[in-house]
Amino acid sequence: MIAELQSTVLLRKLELFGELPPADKQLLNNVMSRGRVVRGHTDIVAEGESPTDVHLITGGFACRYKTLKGGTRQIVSYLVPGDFTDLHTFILSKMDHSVGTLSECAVVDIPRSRILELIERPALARALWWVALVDEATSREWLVNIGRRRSEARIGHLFCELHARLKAVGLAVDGKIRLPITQNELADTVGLSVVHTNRALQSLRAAKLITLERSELVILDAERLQKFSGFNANYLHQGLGKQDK
Amino acid sequence: MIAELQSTVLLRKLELFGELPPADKQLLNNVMSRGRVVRGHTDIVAEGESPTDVHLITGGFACRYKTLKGGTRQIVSYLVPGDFTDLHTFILSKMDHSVGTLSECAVVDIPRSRILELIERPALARALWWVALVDEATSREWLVNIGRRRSEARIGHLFCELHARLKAVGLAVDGKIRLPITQNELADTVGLSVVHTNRALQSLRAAKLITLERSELVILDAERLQKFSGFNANYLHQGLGKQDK
DNA sequence: CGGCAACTTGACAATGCTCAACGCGGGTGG
DNA sequence: CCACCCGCGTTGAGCATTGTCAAGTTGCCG
Repeated sequence: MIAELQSTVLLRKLELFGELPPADKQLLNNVMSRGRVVRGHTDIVAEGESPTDVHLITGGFACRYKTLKGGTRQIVSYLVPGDFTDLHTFILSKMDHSVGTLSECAVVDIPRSRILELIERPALARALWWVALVDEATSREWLVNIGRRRSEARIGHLFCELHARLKAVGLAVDGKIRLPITQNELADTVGLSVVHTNRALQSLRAAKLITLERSELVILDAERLQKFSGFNANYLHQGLGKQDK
Repeated sequence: MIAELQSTVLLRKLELFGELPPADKQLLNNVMSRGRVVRGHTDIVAEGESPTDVHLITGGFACRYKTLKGGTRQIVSYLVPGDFTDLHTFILSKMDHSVGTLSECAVVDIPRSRILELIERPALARALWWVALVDEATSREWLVNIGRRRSEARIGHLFCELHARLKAVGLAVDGKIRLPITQNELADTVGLSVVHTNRALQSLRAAKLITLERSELVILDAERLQKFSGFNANYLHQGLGKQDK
């Protein structure tokens, strides 16, 4: 059910930034313990905790979220294979948000000490820094998305982003990705109600921009969807500095 | 017009995280060149550029923003005295957003090389890392704010945050801060139209929660405003690990 | 005094929310 | 094997929030 990509997916992601010396790749491999499987809709780290391990997602979908009184919640980022949940834990002792799974996930727990070993390698340190900065850039783009785009474009934009990110780690084939997410969760992501989310989705389907059934999202016309949603992949800073430099 | 706090304000901010060794403070001072003044509503760095210097705001208000086709824009963060504009420039060559002043600002330009000197000091490196993480946490909180709060609470929340941040660097006295921002800019911050922003402001005034005139914001009842807006300062991770640990 | 930018106001339209009900399908227990 | 239940998706109707347009008003500055 859950892909066993393990360290491959992380390596693949880090090398989006730049190639790593063989010794670093080796180290990366050593650091990866055996993974475990976490059921869907389960917290990996909860707000207020002070996690001791860093968690790496190697399969499935997870998210960062905050719950407000009244029970409403807002998902503030998605974690896909290759993403870390807790890199800030070195500096900020207490989590100011929760991390939970959306689908069933494969998770690797890495003790802080091992991360410190990684950071001692300059190339790895830079790569991990890059990861953190891309996360930040993504969250800025989400702000634009939620603040300034209407419902259909908002959802379309999210789909474009997820496709780009999954493609980067080899998890997308011709516009098709696994998206094991309920409409409720989607609504909490884009800041809309479930009902409205449902209608916006139908509108995207009617426009023949996407297909979404049984957790499989197909982007039927990438170029048109990107234009429609105002999507521009710059903020993901992928691509070896080519389009970036 | 613009306060001449210079390095004081940065030091003050960094020591929110933890005290610095005297040698580090000294180094911090050396790194600060003479500042310059930037007019209001002017870009400091534009999207697409690859800045060579890092810019530190020492007076006034600036912001990060993105413009979408159609001319609408979204402000994604505020920069107040003590904030850096460009720390990511070491890793991400091209800016994926612009940084511009809101009011007249005092800005200190710091060459990359000098920042590298700072980062070699462990205590400073950690403090700067903390700064980056708090920025990220803030942007997550903004996501919650824009995604899940109604207009009045949204604006109220922003006001609470700005007050907390300015107070931390000594720029707030009993609930009063300078807020040299037009309603248009405020609207672009909270993701609302100007007209609606105006009405929400009036509603906050009518509820005797705030006062805002001539760029002076007074929070009349901090506790009530915080409750009303769902504000909880945790995400700012201020306070020497005291309330944080 | 004139001009311009920021702020206000009113009226109306569009977007999005809530409530409530129903269908479908997979999983469970009888 | 069937009946039921429950989560998820879907629909309709009415209401609330927010946006747009257009026209003042205010206050500062030249």
